[in-house]
Amino acid sequence: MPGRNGKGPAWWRGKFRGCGYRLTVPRETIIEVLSKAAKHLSAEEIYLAVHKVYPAIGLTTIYRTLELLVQIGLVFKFDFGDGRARYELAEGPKGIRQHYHLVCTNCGRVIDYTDFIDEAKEFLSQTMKALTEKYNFKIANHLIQFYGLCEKCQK
Amino acid sequence: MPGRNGKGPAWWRGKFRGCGYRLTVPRETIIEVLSKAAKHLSAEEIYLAVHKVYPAIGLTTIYRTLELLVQIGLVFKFDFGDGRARYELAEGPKGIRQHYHLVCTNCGRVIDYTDFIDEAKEFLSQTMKALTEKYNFKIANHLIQFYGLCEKCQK
DNA sequence: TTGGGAATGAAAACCATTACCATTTAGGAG
DNA sequence: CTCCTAAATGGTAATGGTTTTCATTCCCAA
Repeated sequence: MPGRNGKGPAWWRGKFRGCGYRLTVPRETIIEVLSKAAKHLSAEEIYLAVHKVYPAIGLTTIYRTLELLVQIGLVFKFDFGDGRARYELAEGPKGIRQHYHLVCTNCGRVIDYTDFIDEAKEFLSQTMKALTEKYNFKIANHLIQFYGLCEKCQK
Repeated sequence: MPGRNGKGPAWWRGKFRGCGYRLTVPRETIIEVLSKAAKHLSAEEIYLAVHKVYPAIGLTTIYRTLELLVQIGLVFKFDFGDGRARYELAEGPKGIRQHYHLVCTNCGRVIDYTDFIDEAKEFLSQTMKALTEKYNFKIANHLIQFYGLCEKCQK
């Protein structure tokens, strides 16, 4: 099961070489951090995590690498409206990660839900097919967010 | 048909008074601009539009008012990842506006689609009901975005 | 091993948004 | 209608996440 431990020939290396990008310690470490993170991290959180392993890292490199990873399609970039972007691996061991969120418009809390996805699948596949045809738009990913008040903020 | 012209007793005034907020020229003008805009505008675009009618307007007031309108639920705030937020009236003459987008990850173009919404309705109502129950989350609005490459950027 | 372009990191620049504060204004009380 | 007071405004300065600049370092193909 390649890519599960830190040493094996990671599944994403081919993507780098294929695009002509170099494999460097900062880049590997950033992907390592992202793959171990359960949730969407901010640039600063990634910086701090990488810094523990590779103290020479610069914040600039974090941003540059993330931009590159987003470009390649390895990473997904979110914006929940709190002024800082969040990043998450687009792919995981179980395939494409899903991005379904409940966003509290009062406190900013974000709940990732993974339920009710089967119901979404059919609707999504139909809609994507139709949109692709009508707008000639090549869909690579999608995002569904519900906004409202979380349990605490309803009081 | 109240609220269609600039003088009639606009449909949103009650919302202001009810919350204890004052009716001012800047606020009225900002809502006016938003209601005439077909699409999501950035703060600066709103500023420029208001400035034509009310040159004394300050950018600070634009931001403050938009924040208020978002709070009240009159306006919806988007973030497409280009570093500036976009704003759009949450309600329109035809009721709640829908927020379904195709976002090009290459050029940043945003396509609003209004097709295939009926198919979404059933799925959404079911999912919202289930999410509301499971997470005790009071859903007020939702957003569906598909990311990919637009027609031009596929070449 | 070596050459050269890609990648890096520190510091400065950038820019949308927010905070500060003195002034003006809406709108209810009298 | 006039006063009064808290709310609202707007110019300016500050904030803070992100990007640019540029000299230095590093990957890697030959």
